[in-house]
Amino acid sequence: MDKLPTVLDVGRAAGVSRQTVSNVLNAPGVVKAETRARVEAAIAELGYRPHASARRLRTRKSATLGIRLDPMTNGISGSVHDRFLHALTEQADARGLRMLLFTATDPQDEIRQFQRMHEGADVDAFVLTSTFFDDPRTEWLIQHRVPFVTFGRPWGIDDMKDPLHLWVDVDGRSGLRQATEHLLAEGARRIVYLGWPSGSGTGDDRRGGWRDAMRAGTDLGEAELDRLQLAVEDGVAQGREAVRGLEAAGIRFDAIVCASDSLGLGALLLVGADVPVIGYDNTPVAEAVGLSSIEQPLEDVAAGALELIMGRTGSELVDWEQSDDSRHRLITPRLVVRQRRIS
Amino acid sequence: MDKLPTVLDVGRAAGVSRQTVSNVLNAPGVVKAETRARVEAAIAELGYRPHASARRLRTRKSATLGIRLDPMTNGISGSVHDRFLHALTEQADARGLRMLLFTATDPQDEIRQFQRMHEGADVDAFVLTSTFFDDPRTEWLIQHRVPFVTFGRPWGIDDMKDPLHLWVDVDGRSGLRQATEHLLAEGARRIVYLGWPSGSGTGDDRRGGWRDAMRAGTDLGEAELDRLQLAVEDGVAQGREAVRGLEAAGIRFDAIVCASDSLGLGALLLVGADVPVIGYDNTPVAEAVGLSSIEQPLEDVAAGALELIMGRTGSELVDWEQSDDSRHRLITPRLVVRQRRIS
DNA sequence: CGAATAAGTTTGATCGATCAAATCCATGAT
DNA sequence: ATCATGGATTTGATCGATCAAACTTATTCG
Repeated sequence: MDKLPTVLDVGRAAGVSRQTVSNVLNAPGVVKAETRARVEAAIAELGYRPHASARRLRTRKSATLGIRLDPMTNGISGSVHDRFLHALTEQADARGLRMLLFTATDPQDEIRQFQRMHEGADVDAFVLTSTFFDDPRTEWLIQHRVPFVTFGRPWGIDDMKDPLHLWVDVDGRSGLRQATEHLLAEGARRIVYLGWPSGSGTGDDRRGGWRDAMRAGTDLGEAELDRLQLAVEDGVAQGREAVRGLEAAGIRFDAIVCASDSLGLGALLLVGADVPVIGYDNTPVAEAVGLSSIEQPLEDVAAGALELIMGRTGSELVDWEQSDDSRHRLITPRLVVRQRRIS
Repeated sequence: MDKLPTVLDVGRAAGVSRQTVSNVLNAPGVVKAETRARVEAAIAELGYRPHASARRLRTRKSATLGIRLDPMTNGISGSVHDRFLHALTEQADARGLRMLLFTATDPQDEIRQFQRMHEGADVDAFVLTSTFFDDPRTEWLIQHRVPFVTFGRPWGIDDMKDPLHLWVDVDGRSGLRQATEHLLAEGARRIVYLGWPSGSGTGDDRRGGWRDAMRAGTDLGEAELDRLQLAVEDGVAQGREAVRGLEAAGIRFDAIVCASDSLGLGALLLVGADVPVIGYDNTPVAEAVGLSSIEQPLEDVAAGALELIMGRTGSELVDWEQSDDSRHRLITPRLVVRQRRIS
C-alpha cells in the first residue's frame, strides 16, 4: 500500500461505511459493540490514523493551544516560564492536546498572530503569560471571542472579576507571608523586603505579604517598615547594591525576604552566613547555591489553566460564556527551606 | 458578514476566480501585475486569511516542525534545551514556520508520536535533541523517510556520515581546548578535567579537547593526565565531592575545567578563589555566580538546523535525499571569562 | 395488525484550499 | 488568413474527515 489508509479504506476492510468508522472514533456510543470491535480491528490492522488537518477543516477545532515563547533573555527567572511550559505541555499531552509555539515582537504583533492562528483554525485557544496592566491582548481576545486563559491576574481594577477573563495565578502574598512568618518564628525581627518598584501588580502583591506578616508579628511601626523595604529593578547586581546601600545607611536587619531569586542571590553574596535570605521562584540557581526560596507549584497552575478552559477532563473547549464554574484559580505557593551553600 | 472570507469571497470582490486568488498567494509570478494588485486590495479589504488546515489537507504540508519537550531534566543544565527552543522558535517564526511541542515518556513512545503527527500532516519534520548511541528514533525516522534534523551528532561509528541523517552540533572538543589553553596561557599547568564517565559521546568529545590542549601545552605524561581526570555523574554535589576526593588524595592542581556548569559550580564551592574554574553551557547560574564558562551559540545551532532541513531561506522542505549540500554543521563555541563572585 | 419509535447504519453535501487540465486571448510565424 | 505559441485565467476534481439527513431494520404499543 502506497497511500495512507483513510476512513474509507478502514470501512471497506471492516465492511461498513466511512461514517461508521468516524463514529467509532468520535462517538463510540452510537455504534453497536460488535461492529465497533470489527472496525477497531481493521483500524489496528491497517494502522489507520486520522488525518488531523482534514478533521480540523471539517470540525473547525484543532485540539491545539497556542502559547507565546517570550524573548526572555535575562536568564535566571526565565526558568519560571520554561517550567510552566513544561508542565503545561505534559498535561495538555495527557488530554490529547498539543501546544503550538510562536513568538512576537510586541503586543500588537502578538495580536496579529492571534488572529492568524485562530482564523486559520490552527489553535482553539491561547494561553497567555506575563499579563500586565490594561493588557491590550486580553481586550482583543475578549472582543473577538477567542477563548484564552492567562497565567497571571488581570491587575486592572475592574478586569479582576471580568467573567470573560479566565485566569490562574499564584498567591504571591501568601508566599511572602509564609517566608516572613518562618523567619519570625526563627527569631528574626527586623526583616528586610527586597523587591521591585511599585506599579507591577505581582510585586505589590508580594510586598503586601511581607507587610501583613510584619504587622501581625512585630511591633514595628509603618515608618520603620518603610525603611526596611527596598525597591530596585530585578537582577543579581541590583540586589547586592541595594543591600550594600542599606548597610551603608546603618540600618540594622537580621533577615531578608525577596521578590525573586535574582535579588536573593545578590543579597546572599553580600551578607554573612548568619543573615537568612529567602528568594522567590525556587529556580535552579537557588537550589544550586542553597538559597531558601518560594516554590510556585507550576504543575497546579498548568492543571488549573487547562481545567478552566477545557473542563475538568475534556479536550474540547468548555462553553465558558455559559458555565457557572468559578473562572479563576489562585494557587498557594510553598516555602522551601535550604541549608546555605555559599558565603 | 458572519463567516470568515474565503478565496471565493475574495475572488468575487476582485472580480476573479478563486484560483487566481490562490495564485496571488502562492505563485505571484503567474498573475498579471494589475490583477494581482486588485486581488491584494480585496484581501486587505476583507481581512482575508488563508485557512491553514484546508491548505494543509490539500498540500500535505504543514509548515510546522515538531519538537519534543524533555521531561524537565535536573534544573541547571536544562536551560540549554530551553534556550535552544527559544532560538529555534524565533528563527522558525521568521521563516513562517511554527513549532509544535509534544512530550513522550520514552523513545518508543516518542516514535509513536512521530507517527501520529507525521501521518496526520501535523508536522513536516522533526527536530530532535539529546541523541544518543544507536538512537532508535533516528533509525525509525530514516526508515520511514520522515525528514528530521538533530541537535547532536549521531555518535554511532557508522551513522556519523550517514547522508540521510542531518545534524548540527557544537564542537565541544574545541570548547574545552579553548578553556584549557586559556588557563595555560594564564600560567596554570596542572589543570584538572572534571567530567562524566566514558561512554557518552558528548562527554568523551569534551574530555578530548582538554587532553589535546594538555598534551600540546604541557609536558605531563599520559599517566599523569589520567590522574587529573575526574569522571562523575552530573550535579553540583557530585562535582564538589569529586574535587574533595582529589584534594584528599593529595593530588595538586591549579585550575579546573568542567563538562558542565553544575560540576563547575560544585568545584567552585570548594576550591579557593585562587583556583580558576571554567564550566560549560554558560547557564544563568554561571553568570550569576561569576563562573567562567563555555557558551554554546544556540542561535547558530538553530539557524543551522533550519538551514539543513528547509534550505537557506525557504519554508519548504528541501529535497534532502537529492541535495548535494553538506548535511551537517559543526559550530564552534566561545569561552566567556568572568570575574568570580563567590568563595 | 399497522403505525410510531428507536437503534444502527448509510448517503449526500460540505469544510477551504490547491492541483491539473481546460479555456480564452492576443501575438507572431507561415 | 490560418495556425501554432505561450501567457493569463478559469473550471472540475480532490485532499480526508464530519455533519445532517435519509434510510433500514427491529421493537413497542394502541
